[in-house]
Amino acid sequence: MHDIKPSSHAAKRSTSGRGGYDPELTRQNILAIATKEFAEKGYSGARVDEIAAQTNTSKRMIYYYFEDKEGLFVAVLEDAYRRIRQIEATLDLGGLEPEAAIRALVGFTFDYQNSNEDFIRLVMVENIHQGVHLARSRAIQELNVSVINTLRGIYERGVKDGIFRKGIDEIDLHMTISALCFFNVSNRATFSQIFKRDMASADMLAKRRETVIDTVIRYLKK
Amino acid sequence: MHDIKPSSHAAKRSTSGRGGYDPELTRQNILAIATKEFAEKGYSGARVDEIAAQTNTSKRMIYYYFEDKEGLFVAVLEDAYRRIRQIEATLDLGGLEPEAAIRALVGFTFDYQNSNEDFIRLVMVENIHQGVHLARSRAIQELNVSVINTLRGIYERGVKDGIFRKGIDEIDLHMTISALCFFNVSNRATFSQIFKRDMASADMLAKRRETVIDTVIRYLKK
Amino acid sequence: MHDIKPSSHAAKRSTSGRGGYDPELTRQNILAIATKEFAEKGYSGARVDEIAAQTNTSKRMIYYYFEDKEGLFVAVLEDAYRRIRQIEATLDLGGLEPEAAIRALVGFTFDYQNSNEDFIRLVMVENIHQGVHLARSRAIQELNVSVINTLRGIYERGVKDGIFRKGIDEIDLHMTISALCFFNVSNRATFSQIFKRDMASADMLAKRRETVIDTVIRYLKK
Amino acid sequence: MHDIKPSSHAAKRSTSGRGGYDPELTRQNILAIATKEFAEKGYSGARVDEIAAQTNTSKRMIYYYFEDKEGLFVAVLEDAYRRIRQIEATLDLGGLEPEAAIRALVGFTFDYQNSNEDFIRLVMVENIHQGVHLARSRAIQELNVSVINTLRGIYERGVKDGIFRKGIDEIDLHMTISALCFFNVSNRATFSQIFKRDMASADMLAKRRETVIDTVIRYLKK
DNA sequence: TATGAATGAGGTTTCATTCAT
DNA sequence: CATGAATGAAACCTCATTCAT
Repeated sequence: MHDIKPSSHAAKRSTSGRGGYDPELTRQNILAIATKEFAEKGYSGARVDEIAAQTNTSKRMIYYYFEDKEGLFVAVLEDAYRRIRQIEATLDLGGLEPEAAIRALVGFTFDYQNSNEDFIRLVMVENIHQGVHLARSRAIQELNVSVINTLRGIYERGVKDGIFRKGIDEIDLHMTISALCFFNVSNRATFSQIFKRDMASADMLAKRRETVIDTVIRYLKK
Repeated sequence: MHDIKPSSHAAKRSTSGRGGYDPELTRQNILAIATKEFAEKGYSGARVDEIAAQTNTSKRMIYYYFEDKEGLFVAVLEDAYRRIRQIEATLDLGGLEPEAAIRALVGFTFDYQNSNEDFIRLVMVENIHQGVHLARSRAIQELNVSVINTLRGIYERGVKDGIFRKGIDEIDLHMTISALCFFNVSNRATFSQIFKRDMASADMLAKRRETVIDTVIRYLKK
Repeated sequence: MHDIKPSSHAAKRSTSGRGGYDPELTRQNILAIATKEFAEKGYSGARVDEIAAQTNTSKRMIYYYFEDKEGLFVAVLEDAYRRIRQIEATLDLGGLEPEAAIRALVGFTFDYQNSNEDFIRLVMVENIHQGVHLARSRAIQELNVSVINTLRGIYERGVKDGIFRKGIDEIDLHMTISALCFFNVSNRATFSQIFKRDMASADMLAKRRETVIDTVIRYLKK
Repeated sequence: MHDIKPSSHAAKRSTSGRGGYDPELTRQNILAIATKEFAEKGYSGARVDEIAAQTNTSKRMIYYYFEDKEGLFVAVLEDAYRRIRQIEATLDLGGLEPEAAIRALVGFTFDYQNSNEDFIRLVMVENIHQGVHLARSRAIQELNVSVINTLRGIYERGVKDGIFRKGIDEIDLHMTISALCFFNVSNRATFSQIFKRDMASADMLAKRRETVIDTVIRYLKK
């Protein structure tokens, strides 16, 4: 699971022994820094100069590899989506009972999103920009959203077992799960302030995690 | 309910006798345009020049009334929060049975958020900026979040009536409602693209509205 | 005739007595410098920074008045064409015999082009760019090319008087005149080098002027 | 006559035995592409990167063969001048009567310039740059301008035959011919737009060709 | 109160050129 | 000979903000 941190590759050296060029390394290094900056400051707020300054390379290389700021942002988005899709694809909940499987799946989603704030924030940023970069990215359009299949498999087993209600749409269900997990990270700043409650504390997180799982289960069960 | 559109007052002249300028009108006009711009392009993406150009007045006035871009954004946020708090405060669900009251409350929340995309987007923008402007605004800090009291009233009646479970925290409940309603608007762009499903269509909205209400009710009931 | 030098306005102060703002003055000042730079170095070779540096104002103002480098170039072109068209329009050759009138017109054209190298060079630059800026300029498209009417008037008188041949097209004639006058300035650098003859010397200019006039007259006469 | 197109050799392999690289071929390939780019966009407007991209080889080779951008441009100019001088040298008009010879020579010049727009444009570009590259090129300085001798020969025959006037300078005559032919290509873009007449149409070209020849003949004849 | 003009700092991007392999 | 990666300087342009009237 060490693959999911954006900076994971940047630290390693490639196979070429010496300290010379390594395009992939350079690319990854830029991407890692850019991910952080775009997530922190939004698309317009992020500065190519600042990204470059934190990089092992120069501003010029950003344009060499990514064409322009927008190209860089698209690459960052692609990278972030690719990572989560990869992880989702490796989730194996086949051995669990339907209810336990849903609990595991929702719990995992909650945890992943909670510990990958950058990803959540990039998605927010992209939504602020009406999804134009996503639309432009062929790579993202082609990513298979395997979690829907996983969800369908579990749900159907649950229905057959007689513990889940019939007639629920998987995408709708996925949306409920996403909404509950996403909001906890995305709206942390405003919600915490307005309700004077630190939503990022371990205590609150644990409680909220239970509520989310519970909410989904109650929605599914007869 | 036409009061909630930010631009509602901007076109009319105020009651001030002289044919001259009306400061409050000017302020409202600027706010209305700025709301649209910040909601559409984010804080950094919005341009003071563009806001001024769409205004009935000049750029100088923006600085005169709001000090700087940040001051303008804070005012926009305050205005947006004030509007929703005002509306929430007028909600009178006392005459309804607890379940019906929750259904009405959730339905209202869903509808309000759905038809006030600008508000949702401003909240997203503020979260991208870690809530710093909210923190700076005394006005927002002092706004009473009456919906929590409303919610508590209904919930307690429901518990007393024996139809709702005990032990549920109102803020946690409010968060569930918010999350489910908010996501539908905030993540529309990316979700629609990834799942090839137009989340803004009347059909989808009606279905989703039902799911959201249903989810909350099932979470509450014994 | 002091109006034709691009810098002629820049030196004077406008009517507003004090040293304050004068947009038209600023515009003219920028245009004058830009004319010189574009004429000297071509479109791509000219530097906005260098133009700004020679100006009484700043680079920012160039963008304020002319939008971008291209807008500045279009304005420069428009200005240059407007000047020559204005002068052509004031030419009054009605009192002269047809042959004398043609001699005066060609002589004037030769002299004007020779002493307005900037204009010639701007036209060269625009031709290198396939005339795209000209095409974009509504102002230039609408300039009336009065010289054609002047030419027609003289030519028709000459035909009636029996000294000019019939069947000559005025635009074709104008083209001959232009070509002969233009080349002398436009190709001075390469021609002088290749033929080891200084085409800008007073002696050469006088001789060439005679040749050009003579060539046109011989072409026209029976 | 297919030799005059700059790209004619570029596609073929040279005679050098091995299957490997052919320096002369590479050079020619680069020159052909560079000619097109410089002619199309001017010196500053042309991009070394774009030239390299269209080449069969890489950017490094441009620097290897031509030192820098300026060296490349000088080589392009030299190549273009060498081609036209070569062709002029092969013109054999000895068998023709003086007037016919002049007609042939002017017609040829008109046609050559018309179908070698790249050459015309390179000369324009060089003139915009005040001929500095030409001055730097020893090769061009040493090229013999045989057309002057050709012209002198014909002219003197014409004078002896009593059909041409005395006292005409060959270089001046050459300049008239050049001006009339050159302008038709060099100023096509602006002239066509201003006079709403397509100077590149077959019809216009034919008429203009006649005018040019006629103009020169009338200038020469008694 | 209102406005068009002005500004400096800094933003994104491009360019000719060179390096490492 | 050949190439993809790298670079620093400088190009064009934009932004929030202030000034002069």
